Amino acid sequence: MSDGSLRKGLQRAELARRIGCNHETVRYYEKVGLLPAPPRTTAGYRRYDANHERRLRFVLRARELGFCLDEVRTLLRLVDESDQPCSEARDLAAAHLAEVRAKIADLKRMERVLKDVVVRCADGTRPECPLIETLFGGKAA
Amino acid sequence: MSDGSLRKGLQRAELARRIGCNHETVRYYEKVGLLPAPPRTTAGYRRYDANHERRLRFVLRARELGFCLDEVRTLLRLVDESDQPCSEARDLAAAHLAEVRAKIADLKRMERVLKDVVVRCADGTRPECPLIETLFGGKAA
DNA sequence: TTTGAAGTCTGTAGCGATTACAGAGTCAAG
DNA sequence: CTTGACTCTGTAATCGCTACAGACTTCAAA
Repeated sequence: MSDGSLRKGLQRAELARRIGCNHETVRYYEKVGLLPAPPRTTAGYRRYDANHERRLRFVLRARELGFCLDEVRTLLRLVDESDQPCSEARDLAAAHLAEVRAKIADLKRMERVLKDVVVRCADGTRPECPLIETLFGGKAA
Repeated sequence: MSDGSLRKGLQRAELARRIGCNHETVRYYEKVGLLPAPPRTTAGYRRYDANHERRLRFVLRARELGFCLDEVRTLLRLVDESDQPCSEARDLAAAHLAEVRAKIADLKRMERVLKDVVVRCADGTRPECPLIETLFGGKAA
């Protein structure tokens, strides 16, 4: 540590540990434009400040809610550039909510069928297999 | 069409159309060992029979239930090689069912939060944005 | 002082499950 | 004979990371 004004910055792994994500992910987010490029020490090491940390947390929380990186980019743009972000943000969230619900519906269909075949397979000692027959023959939906 | 014994076979796109999947997917499944390599005409064109069709349907139904390709491979192996497939098949289905339920739980968490923020965003004309504030600050879970 | 561990840097390749494309060959109808 | 629709192969793109390789830096202990 030798660069005066950057003395207090966080290193990449340090930042990642604090926030609980992979340190490669931090670099990746910078590469794809989700995090601003941080200043570097004379040796070329990145030094992060509280603002980077805040932004990274934002991205990770958005990911936890299932937003894709492009949607996260849009949200960050709204934060940075719009003084009335809520309208667009709300639309984005509503659209995403619809997708999430569609996925849930898909998975519930799968769950229903799977639960049914597992029950019908019972202890697995039957000569024919309900799962395999379902996949070959039947109404899988 | 000139090869005697293969006269009645289906071409790739034909097979794909009948079953309702992309014709590239058929080739891909062959490459990764989910479909047996079909015989070829003298010009090197693939000719599929009813058995290929049956197998492809099996794979696609399994995919609809969310099984990954490796699980599908296992199921096909059970079909081909085991005379008591049901026990293993049942275990596979049960494990997959658990995964599906875990995904549903994940998505429901997302849904809950998203529904909440969309409601709180109301008509999107508020000065501060509940979604953005949630992502920056709050308990996103 | 040396040396070793643990960090950092870059660029690149891998995952899974497709999908798409380029460039060449084949085939049947008009 | 040409046109259009098919086929073939191999390879690259997608998404969101994750994991290397090979070189450099930093820091603390021996």
